[in-house]
Amino acid sequence: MTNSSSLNTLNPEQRKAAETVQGRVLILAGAGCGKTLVLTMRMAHLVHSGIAKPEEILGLTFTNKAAAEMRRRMAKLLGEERSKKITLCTFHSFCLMVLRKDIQHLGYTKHFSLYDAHDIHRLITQISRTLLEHESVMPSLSPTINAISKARSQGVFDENSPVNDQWHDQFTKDVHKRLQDSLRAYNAVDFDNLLCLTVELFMKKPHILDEYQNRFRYLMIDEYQDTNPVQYQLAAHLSNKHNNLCVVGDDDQSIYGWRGAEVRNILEFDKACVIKLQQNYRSTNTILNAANAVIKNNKMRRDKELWSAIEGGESLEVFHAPTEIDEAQAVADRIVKLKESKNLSWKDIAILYRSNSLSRQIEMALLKKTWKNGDRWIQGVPYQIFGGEEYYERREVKDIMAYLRVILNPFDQEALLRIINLPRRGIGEETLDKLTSLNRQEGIPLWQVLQRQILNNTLELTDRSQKALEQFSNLMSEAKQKFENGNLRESVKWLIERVDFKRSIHEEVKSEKMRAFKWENVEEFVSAIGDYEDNLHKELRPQDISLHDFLTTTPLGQDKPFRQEKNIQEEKVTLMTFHSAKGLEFKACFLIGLEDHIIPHEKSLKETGIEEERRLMYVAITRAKRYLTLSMAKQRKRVGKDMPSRPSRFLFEIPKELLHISQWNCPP
DNA sequence: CGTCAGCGGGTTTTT
DNA sequence: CCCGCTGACG
Repeated sequence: MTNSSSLNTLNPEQRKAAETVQGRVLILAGAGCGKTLVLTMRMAHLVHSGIAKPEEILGLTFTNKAAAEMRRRMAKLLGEERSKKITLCTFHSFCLMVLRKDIQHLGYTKHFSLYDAHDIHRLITQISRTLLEHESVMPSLSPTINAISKARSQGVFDENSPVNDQWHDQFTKDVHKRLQDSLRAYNAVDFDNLLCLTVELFMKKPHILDEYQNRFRYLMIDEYQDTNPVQYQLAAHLSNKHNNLCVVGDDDQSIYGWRGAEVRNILEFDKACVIKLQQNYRSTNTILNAANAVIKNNKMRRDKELWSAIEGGESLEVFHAPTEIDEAQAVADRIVKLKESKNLSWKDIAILYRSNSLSRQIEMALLKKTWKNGDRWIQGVPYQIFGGEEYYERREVKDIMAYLRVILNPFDQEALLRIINLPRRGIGEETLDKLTSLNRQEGIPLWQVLQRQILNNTLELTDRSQKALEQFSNLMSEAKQKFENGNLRESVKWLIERVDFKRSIHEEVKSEKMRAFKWENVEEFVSAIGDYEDNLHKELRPQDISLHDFLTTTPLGQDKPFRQEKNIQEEKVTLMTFHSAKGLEFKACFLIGLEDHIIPHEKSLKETGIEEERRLMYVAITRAKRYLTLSMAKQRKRVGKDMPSRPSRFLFEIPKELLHISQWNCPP
């Protein structure tokens, strides 16, 4: 055992948390208190002491990043070999693993498609259109989409669900019902159902649950404050036998209520033992005092107070600019000054904001900023924005994946509709309408309607349309053959050529530059799927399984065939939302746009309430290690119009003596 | 069947 | 202001 892996390096609370391994344990870990350290040490301790074998430990996280970080640290503590045997993954990939093995008990086949939020959105739009066929106007769908996504995270997965009586209106209920029916008919599973179906499987097939219960005698869950009711059920099922469940989290950092997380899960965790970690190793006391002062205004929380051995620290810098443009400029100025005077590098600095739209002005200011490096003048502060579109979500990538989805699972109607006329091959709206009406009325899968139509032209289509359908069908069977016999990389290459994918990009995108970019993405896709294939053990993975693996793991992002690592190692200033900053830390943070209606966000106030907004503010403050600057503007463009803005009410909760209020345009 | 203008709507987002 | 979708036209 090396020095750093010894329990002696932990503080008494941390040590207790790592050593208490039996029964139900709740670890309340404040921001920056060494939560991940404790979790990994606890696992290492389980193994070292011989209490558990690595393969008997299951660690569930919310993000791939967290899982990867734990994995990395586990390898250090236990060595590659043993750490690999611990199951460390996200809830979603865990469920994917379970379903991949046993989904046939639920009426799906192993070739099921995985739908992401985009697919679901499209599907809901379609369903609503059908449902409202005779209405003259379509209502806005966002309330429906929101309500449905929330309900599903509560575990409403069929009509018999216990929580099925909380729908606001009949329409939403109907849409939801059809959504579930469609998914089933398409042999498709989405992110929410991944979890729901696993619970369903465990309830219907106790012997399968038994298998997992016997295998995973020790269960640990990270960021427990973010669990939704379905995840709660999952945890309950899995830990039911041995009852060794350790959950780690911080009620003060629960900021995902709007997508179904229940703070109550952590507040009411029924436990044998509670351990609080309150010593923070990240920030100065000044910063922590500000954070403590803000969060203590929340009623719904467990009492906690962070403290740090890092004494003193500089006051929080506050300034109030006339407009959002001035604010952005002032931030750029201060960033350069701060970097100079404190000898920081760009990557030590982050600019955080409540909503993405606030990044625009900042970007412009950073681009414009000129600064001096030694005796040279340099234009522009290097920066990096997080939260853009994921690679696999880009249209062209999803289009190719849609082809693969249909090849593997022709019932995947969502994907089929996506590609049936892409690139344009003369299967237009009218033809499609006729096909889908049969599909809707008789409930016959679109794929079958298509095949029948080709055989005996029941719909009496024109020759031209009929030809187009035939050609499409031939194309798909040719492709199927190819994929069954050839290797993945070659088959995909062939497919792109054969369907003339270049043309579809040409049709969809106007600018030459954008086209080049999209085509690059396509080429990257080919190489990514090739790499993926090379890394598989072919003997163990027949062709159709590896294609399925690829299509399901890619949206879940765990095996990162192409996702560029979201690392902050580059020499750039980081720009991101408060939400995506959770879990990260920076020497210097700039929180911008601290105005009422932005934080607390007025819409959010109505939906999730002020306490969640306050927690968000708390998360933002606790990202800073040494220097924290708070800013706002007196006037800000809102939906194109200049509007007056007031400082956030949360600012007034920070004791004055911690603040240094400065002139907006004259940095210290 | 395909294109383009005009209209409505705009918090956070990982999996 | 900026985006995406709808629906009217060529």
